[in-house]
Amino acid sequence: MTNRETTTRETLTRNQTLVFDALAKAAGPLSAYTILDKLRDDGFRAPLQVYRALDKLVDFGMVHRLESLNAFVACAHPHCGQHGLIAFAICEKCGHVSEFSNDVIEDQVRGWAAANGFKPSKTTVEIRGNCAKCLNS
Amino acid sequence: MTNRETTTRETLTRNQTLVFDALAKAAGPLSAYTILDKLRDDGFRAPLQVYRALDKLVDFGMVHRLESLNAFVACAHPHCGQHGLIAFAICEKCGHVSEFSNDVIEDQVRGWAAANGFKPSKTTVEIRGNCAKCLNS
DNA sequence: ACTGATATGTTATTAAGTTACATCAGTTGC
DNA sequence: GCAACTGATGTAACTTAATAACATATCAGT
Repeated sequence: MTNRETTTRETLTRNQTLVFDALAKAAGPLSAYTILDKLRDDGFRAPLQVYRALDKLVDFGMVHRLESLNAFVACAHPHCGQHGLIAFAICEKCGHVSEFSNDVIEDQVRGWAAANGFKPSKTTVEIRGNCAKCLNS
Repeated sequence: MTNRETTTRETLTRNQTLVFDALAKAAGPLSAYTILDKLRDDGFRAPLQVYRALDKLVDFGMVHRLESLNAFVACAHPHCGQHGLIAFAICEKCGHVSEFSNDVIEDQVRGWAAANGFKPSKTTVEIRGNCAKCLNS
């Protein structure tokens, strides 16, 4: 239903590693340009270096793209294998992103698709709002 | 759960009408810049004219923004009053967008939010894939 | 060493969205 | 009528996001 791993991941290239590490150690999602800035010292000069690495990482399922933010996060799941549809809850105050998967939503999407002859390739579910921590402060 | 109408709509301004009509008569979603081009003859010169109108129209619930496309569509529902969460199925071949609402998904989102102390303000559900028509051709 | 596939580097360009500032039109209060 | 306020508009400049085009490098397999 959601994105499948189309490429076999063996080893990350240098650039992919740098981009992934930048995302992994960040508190929240980063835009491609923010990543670029963080990696200037590692020799990154142009957006394309970041976008190319991101494309692969998303393909591998190690990174998710947040459509409503034009930004990217490292996948929260340690070994990031197969999971179904993933939903994101994005705090508009602190920027924190919670990732969860939900089979019921996935079934509903599949159901609508089946009923309408639609063949889904990727499903985006993003909830914008305020997280518990920010609401209590 | 999803976006609420925060502004009371009475009459559309000239620019809002122009932008809405452009969207309403389009077959699929349009980007802000595409709208701008269509409205050059009506005196539009700058992106901001489009964005300002779009902001209001989205506020009124007459237009939806497709996050995964950076584009906008006129709402499919005639009187576009209250509906709950709206999902979009977007054909990547022909660009056609189907809009549907789904209470089960809305409940799931609400449920997760309640369990996690998250207060949602807007929920995005976008399914990318291929529509029935395109699959049979 | 030669070939093909993948990864990289670099420049320039297109697309998307915002900031800042000036103006204009309608309304409300006096 | 006129000041004061509010919302809509126009315009230029700018930032941010993403891609196109082209050159080069790296490496596996033969």
